Amino acid sequence: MTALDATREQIIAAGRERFAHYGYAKTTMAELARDCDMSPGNLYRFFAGKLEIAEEICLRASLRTADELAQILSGSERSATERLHDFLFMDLRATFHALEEDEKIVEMAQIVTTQRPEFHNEGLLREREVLSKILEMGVQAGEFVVADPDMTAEMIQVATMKFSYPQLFTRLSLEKLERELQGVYEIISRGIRAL
Amino acid sequence: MTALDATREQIIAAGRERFAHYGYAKTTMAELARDCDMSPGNLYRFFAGKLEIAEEICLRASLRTADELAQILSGSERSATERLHDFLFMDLRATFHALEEDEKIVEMAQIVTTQRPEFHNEGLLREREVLSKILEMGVQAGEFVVADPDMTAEMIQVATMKFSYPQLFTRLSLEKLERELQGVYEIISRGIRAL
DNA sequence: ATATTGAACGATTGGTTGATTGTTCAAAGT
DNA sequence: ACTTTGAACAATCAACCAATCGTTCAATAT
Repeated sequence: MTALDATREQIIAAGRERFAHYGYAKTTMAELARDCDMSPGNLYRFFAGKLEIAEEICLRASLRTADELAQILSGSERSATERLHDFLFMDLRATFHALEEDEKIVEMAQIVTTQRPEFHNEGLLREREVLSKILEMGVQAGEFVVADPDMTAEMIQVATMKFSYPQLFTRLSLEKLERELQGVYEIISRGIRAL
Repeated sequence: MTALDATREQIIAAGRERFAHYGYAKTTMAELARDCDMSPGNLYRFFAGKLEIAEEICLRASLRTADELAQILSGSERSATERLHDFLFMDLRATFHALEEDEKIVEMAQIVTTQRPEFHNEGLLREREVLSKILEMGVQAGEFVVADPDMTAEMIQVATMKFSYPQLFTRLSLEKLERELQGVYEIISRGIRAL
């Protein structure tokens, strides 16, 4: 079993490298197989297909950023308002830098989300759970007035949608985006603040 | 001069019909010329090209919705908060219905905005001027606390971006969209309300 | 038995050719 | 002179074919 997992890891590593370097479309299963010293057919013992390899890579990236965002919850010295600010800006910077360092990653993400629409929703849900908890913290601390934290978290995601879709902010600099996010954050922040 | 304008109107009318019916790509300049009882070459005395015809059609539609939105400003019995609500929902319904009744219109709009990116920005600017005035009304009436209405209007447009790009809400029903917009509106509304 | 291969198959892509279309402009019409 | 035309030109599109690629599976190796 653990040997099987190790091979999966090897395939994922090869996929990450090639997808990032040459793009999803340009890398062939034969190349991935050669990287792993096996035949193309054998890859299918470890993954259902090419898309599933990309999906696994994207899933791990999504889990990693969700983990990073979840760290915002730890500690007790910072206010929920600060945490909300951190959450929104960390999210923007994460997607922006992913876009900047490897444009090929965006291609892969785009293919996965078009072929498996539920994938992106699951990622949003993972982030929303953190956001919900931030809101709940704020309610408990008397900072926020939010009747339904889960729903409000969803609304905040809708309102900050521009900063989550790389397709929407190509051409815009990080500075401009951060200025816009700051403006939106201030409205949201006041909008849920306890009086 | 007025004869020239009349011919322009005729071409625009023909363009509207064909673009809506068969789509921008599928209608040829030769067809538009035939509709107007002239030769293809003669169209170029009235418009610089095919794209400019579509641009003029889109511009007029944009001006019309801006006018409709501007009507929200008239009268004096309604609060600025209500006007803001109307503004956001009128905008959503306008774009949603345009999408629903003629999917070909979206194709045309998409081509115009990709070929002339500044076009869409100008449309946003026109709407933002109305939004700014609503905010100013609210400030004067003591309903809103907004330091820079123009900037806040821009931020509100960013926060409600999801409801302006048809590409983003295909698959979503008007009911679902209105529920989301209501949630975002409530946050924004509280976010700019005077205490 | 289980793991792996690599040839075979259908789907997709890349590239090329011919036709169509947007645009121009010299000639004809008014 | 000012309009209008329609043939000519270049750019784009559609249809086709060959090649490539993702995937499967009977055969082979371990």
